[in-house]
Amino acid sequence: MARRVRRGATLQEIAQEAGVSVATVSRVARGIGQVSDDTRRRVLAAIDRHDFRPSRLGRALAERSHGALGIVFPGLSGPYYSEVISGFEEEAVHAEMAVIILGTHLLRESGELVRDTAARVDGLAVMGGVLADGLVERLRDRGDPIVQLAGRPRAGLPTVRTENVAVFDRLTRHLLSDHGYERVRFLGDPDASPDAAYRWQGFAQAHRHAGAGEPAGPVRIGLMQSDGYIAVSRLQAAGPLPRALACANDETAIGAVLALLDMGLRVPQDVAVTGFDDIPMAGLPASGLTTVHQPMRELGMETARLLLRQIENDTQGAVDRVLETQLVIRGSCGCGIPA
Amino acid sequence: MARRVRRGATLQEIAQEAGVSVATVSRVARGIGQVSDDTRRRVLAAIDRHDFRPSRLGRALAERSHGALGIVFPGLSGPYYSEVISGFEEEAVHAEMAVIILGTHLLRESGELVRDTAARVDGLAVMGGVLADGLVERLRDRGDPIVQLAGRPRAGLPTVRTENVAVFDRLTRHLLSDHGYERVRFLGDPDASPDAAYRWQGFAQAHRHAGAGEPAGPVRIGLMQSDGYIAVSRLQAAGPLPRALACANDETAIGAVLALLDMGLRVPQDVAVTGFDDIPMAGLPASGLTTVHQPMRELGMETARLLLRQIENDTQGAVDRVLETQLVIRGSCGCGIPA
DNA sequence: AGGCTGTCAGCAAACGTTTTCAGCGCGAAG
DNA sequence: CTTCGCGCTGAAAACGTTTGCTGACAGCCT
Repeated sequence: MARRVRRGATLQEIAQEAGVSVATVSRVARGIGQVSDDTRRRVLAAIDRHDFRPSRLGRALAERSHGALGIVFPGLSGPYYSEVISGFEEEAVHAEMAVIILGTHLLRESGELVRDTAARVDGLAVMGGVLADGLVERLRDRGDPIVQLAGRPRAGLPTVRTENVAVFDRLTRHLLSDHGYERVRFLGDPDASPDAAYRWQGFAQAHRHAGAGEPAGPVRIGLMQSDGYIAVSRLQAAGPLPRALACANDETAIGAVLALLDMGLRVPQDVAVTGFDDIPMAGLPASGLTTVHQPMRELGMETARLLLRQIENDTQGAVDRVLETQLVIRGSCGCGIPA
Repeated sequence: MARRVRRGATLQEIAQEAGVSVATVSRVARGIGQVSDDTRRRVLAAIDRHDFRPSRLGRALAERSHGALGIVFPGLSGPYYSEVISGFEEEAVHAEMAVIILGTHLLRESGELVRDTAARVDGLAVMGGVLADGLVERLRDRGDPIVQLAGRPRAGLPTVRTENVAVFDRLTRHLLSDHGYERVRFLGDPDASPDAAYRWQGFAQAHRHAGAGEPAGPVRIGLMQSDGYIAVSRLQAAGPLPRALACANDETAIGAVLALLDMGLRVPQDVAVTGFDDIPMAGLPASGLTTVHQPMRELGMETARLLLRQIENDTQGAVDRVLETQLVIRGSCGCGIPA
């Protein structure tokens, strides 16, 4: 069992020392209610003589509130999570709430961890597709405020996400129609996350719209830079490379670019590559990564806002907030290269 | 003010329903103490009829323990933080403790945030160099268990870190002496973190030992991939490139490699590049990144263990635990290339 | 039968706050 | 001189647990 927490001064002690009641000290400490100047001075003196801070434990119990928001992610590596969390945090501290981050690391035992986290926060944001079906519903039915982030909208579950299908359709058609590439391949796993699924959906849809027939199946890989690198190596070993690679995110795209350069190939002359997210690195490579800009920070902020609102006034209708994304054409798709 | 937390069943209600006292329910719920089988069955029935879970708020107050550990980082992007945190978390859940992560984002107002976090955990791990001087001391003097992670050891502050100076010395001498490179440049900011400072120190020390005179000053950049890319672009614009680049971490090294490839240069034939950390991506590029392996996960785990021990039995002598690192020679330094 | 031991369960005190309610003193209004 | 209202303060009841102590009761040994 854990050792007792820091034993600082208590309301009692300060009260005794200042010759007032605990109620008065509480009022002074929080700067609310009516207290005469004279008393306030005495109490204040006692307070900072002991460097007194009200115990969060006591306060939390009395207020029946943890003063914290939770956010559940599959992991936390990479610019995407980092940005989303940062936005979420910003809104949280703005509301004087702490943030508890839970990276499930895709573990099997994550159920218990999530339950545990839910028990220490006033509301929970959950990334779509990371939790076993039913778990989220069970928490919501228990009365816990919950918001889904970047997930497939479900009945009675407020959701915040970004537009994926249409923009990936446009991106793919740019490759197919504008550039006339014939063999375009999708790098990413539609089963790994709702976002990836939507992107794959847009990819397939574009093929049909462009009259390009059924696309080749997705190359199922993770979302790290190394996954992109490895995918390209394998693809090359297996036969002639596609003319273009539409990657599920920027990191894998950059990994792919690196692999291609390593093979002595040129991007986009030999193989075109596109990404998704528009991370800081995307603008840098000589070719400039063609990608989709999505408001990651805003995504986090809006999620936090929705959650806070839900905590505040219980009732919350079904919400499905879809943030806009934007196609960013740079050079890696082939634009700017004399045909 | 936050809405009241989920209103689940309470010990009282369960007790009443099962016809026993709250003490008995508490005992059954936690599986401790002596309870007859008959009573236990009745209580258990009532418990899961209501899906009862003891309130963390009440429990925390009674036990005077938050059941949580805190960890303070400058940010949380990148494989390094991700791995360290993951190790830290593993030890924490093993001890049935939750983890609260605070990314200061290098903000000015972080002082208040840290104080706030310290007030909701039983112990705090702080990354070296991210907090204003004095703040850590103030917290420790207040009685909060604290462990420093990857920092410059200080009196009375248990510290866990990895070996940097000697290994960076060896790495640099490999470049200087074994390969005979004359102009080697350090990419990283010694003032940004203790680790970077130690690496720079090893870099400078190697120059003296190798009789190579004073090294050129560090190219002060951040730790992201894009920083490495940009640094190389600038360096090239400013004049002839160095023969080798010793980067403060793998991400900047890979950014540098990408920039060099983009310019049509070859690694290591034209410019050699080395990194630090040995992230998954390091082994992939054709040249194979020469780097230093450091046990990031173990670093996090050991930090958590030390913190837990400090929470358990108050007294804790000065500890300065230094984990071993290992030079990893791959191709990007020039090895394996016929001279 | 009387004492002893051991099992089981409840009472009540803590834990450190917030917040409601009532009371007190005092000046102003009637 | 009452009465009212107002500003200030304190007592005490929550909030939901854990845990030390006490007592009832049963079985067993002398």
